Amino acid sequence: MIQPQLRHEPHHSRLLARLEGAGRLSENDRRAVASLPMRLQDFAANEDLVLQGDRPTECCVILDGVVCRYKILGDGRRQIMALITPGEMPDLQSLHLERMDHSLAALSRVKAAFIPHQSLSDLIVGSPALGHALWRETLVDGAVFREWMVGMGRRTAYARLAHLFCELTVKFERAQVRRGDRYPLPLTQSELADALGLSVVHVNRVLQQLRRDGAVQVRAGELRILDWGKLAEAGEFTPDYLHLPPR
Amino acid sequence: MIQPQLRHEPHHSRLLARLEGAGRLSENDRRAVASLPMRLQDFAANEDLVLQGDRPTECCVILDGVVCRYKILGDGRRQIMALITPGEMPDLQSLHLERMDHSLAALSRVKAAFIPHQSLSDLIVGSPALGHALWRETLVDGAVFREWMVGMGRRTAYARLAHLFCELTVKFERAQVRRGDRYPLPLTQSELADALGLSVVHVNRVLQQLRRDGAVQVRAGELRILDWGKLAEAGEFTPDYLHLPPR
DNA sequence: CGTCTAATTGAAGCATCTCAACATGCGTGG
DNA sequence: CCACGCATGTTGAGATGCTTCAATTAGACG
Repeated sequence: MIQPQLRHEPHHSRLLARLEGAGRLSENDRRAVASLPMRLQDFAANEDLVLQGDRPTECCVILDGVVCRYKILGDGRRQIMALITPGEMPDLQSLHLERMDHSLAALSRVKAAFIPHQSLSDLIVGSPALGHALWRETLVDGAVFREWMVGMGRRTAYARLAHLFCELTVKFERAQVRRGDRYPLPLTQSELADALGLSVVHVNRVLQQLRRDGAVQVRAGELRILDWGKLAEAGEFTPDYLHLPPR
Repeated sequence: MIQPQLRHEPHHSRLLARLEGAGRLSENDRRAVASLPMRLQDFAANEDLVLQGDRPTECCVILDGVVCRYKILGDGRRQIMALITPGEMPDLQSLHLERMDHSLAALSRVKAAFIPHQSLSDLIVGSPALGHALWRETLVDGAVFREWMVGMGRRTAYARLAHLFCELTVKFERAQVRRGDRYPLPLTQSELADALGLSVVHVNRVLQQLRRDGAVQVRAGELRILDWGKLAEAGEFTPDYLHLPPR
């Protein structure tokens, strides 16, 4: 299994590692991914990568940083619908859905690689295994949406927050993003509120509760899990919906 | 455009009509769909089509009736995450996601056609256009999840109910399900509550408000839209997220 | 050191929930 | 055809989770 991957650009291997989670790829498949044309672009925090209404001709891979998927309501309020970690392709759907029905924004500094739709289409037609892997990525996105719906419809603020921290931890682990025993948490309380369908004030109070209960330590853009068991139980977290690779 | 479609079974043409919404199909594509093996099965109201944890080897097309997608929480409460109308394939995702992370249940009497995974995979490998159409279906599902998230996170009960009725109307129109100026509404108030993340009692009261406002008439399994404009405005409904075929 | 954003606190209000009772309609068996 | 049973719908009353508004504090940064 030792591949001479050094010839791959690091951004190609980010994507490759992700896609290999979905099933075995042939040497041809790997070569095809490694030779995908990628346009690199950096974004500052709060900058939009893609806007609602756009008709993208490329899809992006997040290489570094955290991105959110969001919609703005008529009165200006916002709902964040997903948090996206390195390795993910948040607008892969634009390959088959002409027009964006929501926007993508950087929550931290973000490094992204853009791949032309045409190249991806060619890839998919040429390799059922890669078609499967990419399609699967969009399906896992859907599974996460469903889990968030359950949270917003039926869970208390406390449980939702706990659940989100569990999910983030798992995603960061998968993306191999960690600083010692801490994870980056590039979200203000206001952004957490938008992601959970709550008000800032309430997020603040519930966060304090979680701290008091010794479950997490949240400060200055960092998240530290103190009691995973407590968190997972409070949030009724089970990772099945993330459809993780067996590893 | 007049095709000799009479040779198709009616259930095949249900699926075909749906897939043609995503883009032009060749005569070969149509033939391939029409010759898909389908196992017909009927379900009574409240019967499950697929259960969380299952590892399906077939996907179903809903031919008649309404189905819901749901999860059960630890304490027995339920969250309904989607309502599915004829022509849709609610477990198409099982083609790429081994294990069901939620269940599907019939809300009314339901007629469904089951297609083996293998046949669908062959179809996709053989025709990029059909691959596109099917993938697209799963992406639209995702778009609807996102819209529901916005509702549960940021909209009042009144708006959510209005929005749901708008969505249902559009989906029924697309599936050509209508009785005069009424639509079937095979949902109890308790099921509406589970779909909107509310309590039964509150749904009951808000429903009365919608009636008093002359927006809808809801009774005995029937929905009648009295004031579409009022409904759409109350629910901030814009159908873009449904990614309807142009026409 | 002033400025700006993010975090925190208090207090009051309201949307929604829970509990509990009662009404209505409907299918079924006698 | 009636009587019963059960699911569904409706109502009232009280509790609460969460929101809004408004003010204050704490950090980060040039």
